[in-house]
Amino acid sequence: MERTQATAERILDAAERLFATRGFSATTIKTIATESKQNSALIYYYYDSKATLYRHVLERVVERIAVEASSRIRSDSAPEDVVAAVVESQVAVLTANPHLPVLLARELIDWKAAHAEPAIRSLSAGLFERLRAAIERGQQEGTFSKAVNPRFAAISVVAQVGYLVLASPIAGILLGRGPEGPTRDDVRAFGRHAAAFSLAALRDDETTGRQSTSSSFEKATP
Amino acid sequence: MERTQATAERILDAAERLFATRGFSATTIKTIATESKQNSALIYYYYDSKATLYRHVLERVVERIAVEASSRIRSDSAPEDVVAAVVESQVAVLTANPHLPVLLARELIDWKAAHAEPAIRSLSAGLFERLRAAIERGQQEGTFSKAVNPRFAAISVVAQVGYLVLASPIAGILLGRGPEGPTRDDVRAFGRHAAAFSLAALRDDETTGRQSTSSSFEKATP
DNA sequence: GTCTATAGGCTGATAGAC
DNA sequence: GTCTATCAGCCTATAGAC
Repeated sequence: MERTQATAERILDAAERLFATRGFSATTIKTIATESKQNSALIYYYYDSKATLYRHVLERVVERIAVEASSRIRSDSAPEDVVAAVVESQVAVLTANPHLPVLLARELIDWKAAHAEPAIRSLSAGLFERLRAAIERGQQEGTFSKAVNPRFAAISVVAQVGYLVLASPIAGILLGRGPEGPTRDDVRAFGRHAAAFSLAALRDDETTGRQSTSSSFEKATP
Repeated sequence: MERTQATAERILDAAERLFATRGFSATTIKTIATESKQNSALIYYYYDSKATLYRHVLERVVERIAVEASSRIRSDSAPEDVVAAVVESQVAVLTANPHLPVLLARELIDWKAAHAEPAIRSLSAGLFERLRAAIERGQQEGTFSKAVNPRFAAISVVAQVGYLVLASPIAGILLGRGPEGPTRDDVRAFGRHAAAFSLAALRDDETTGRQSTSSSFEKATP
């Protein structure tokens, strides 16, 4: 039982690595067998089909995220701290497992998150709604500007680190690292920036009206 | 000649659509033939191989972006207007062709932008550098806060709309639209938000020091 | 639980008639 | 330029020995 558990997981590990780097269609059962040092027919003993195996890989990944992420945010903290904690947890989760963002990105693109949708919905209900609620609370308390749409603002907050890892070849080039993408330290440094950037955008300046500042842009799009 | 040009482009159109929706490996030559209403052997008359066809698809897409995007930004405008114009052009280009972002995302993930890298570098040198330069100019002129890293800030600016379309199933769920992603109007509305959000973050507040505001976050990560 | 062997189908690509 | 016919190879999945 110990042995077979280990075999099943060795298959899962190899499959995760390969699905992430090559994608579902380009990954073959034989390659997974070779990489995991198991017989290719054995994969069908543990998993019904290639699609089933993929689903198991994805479930394990999503579970990993959910556990990691939701434990980090305390909703009763000050709104500013919630925003910072969300960004910080993004950085922590995404740097902890390098091919996690790629796997998720592929799932989004290949299947429109069909396999992960319930998980994403629950993550959304948990993490994202807490972030949105914190922003709304900040607006009521007067620390955050009321000019921003809380839902949009929450997306802007998570988008920054999200984009850096999703579009990592682009981000790498923009940062002068080349198409291999940003280093882990880059991601961490950018995470600190993103938290500060978001808070600066959210903060209420009593001096100037928020709307009038982007006047020329709004003129351009009537 | 007119006729053959049209045939070649009909193939290219179908290939673009299919590579975007299914990915490179999952798209077969026969499917492209069926969708473009051409004989499958004819594809090899116009293109050496499946890989060559893909390269042509990508080249056409990237060229479309480059032309569209670079014409919109005037570097001599006020820094605030450059930031707004960059976001606006992102929205315009990405909404004009719906499967363009998916195709680019796949290229990023599948090949680490290997086919498009020169094009991305030139876009980077053009668009992104102009954005970064504008932010630096704003800092010198005193309208933008000097506390932010201009390169990071430029990424934060383009990341918002970029994430919305790259992770559109997630964004759709977060906006309550479901995994089909945000509507075109959502993207436009979010674009206006993203410009305002970015400018609010960049703007210099003489009243408060930018660094001290995210104090609790910096305490958490020494 | 692990292996060998192989079925059955689909794929990218080519040869050659018209 | 467009078509039919076809090949050689690889793919997922299964049957069945051990």
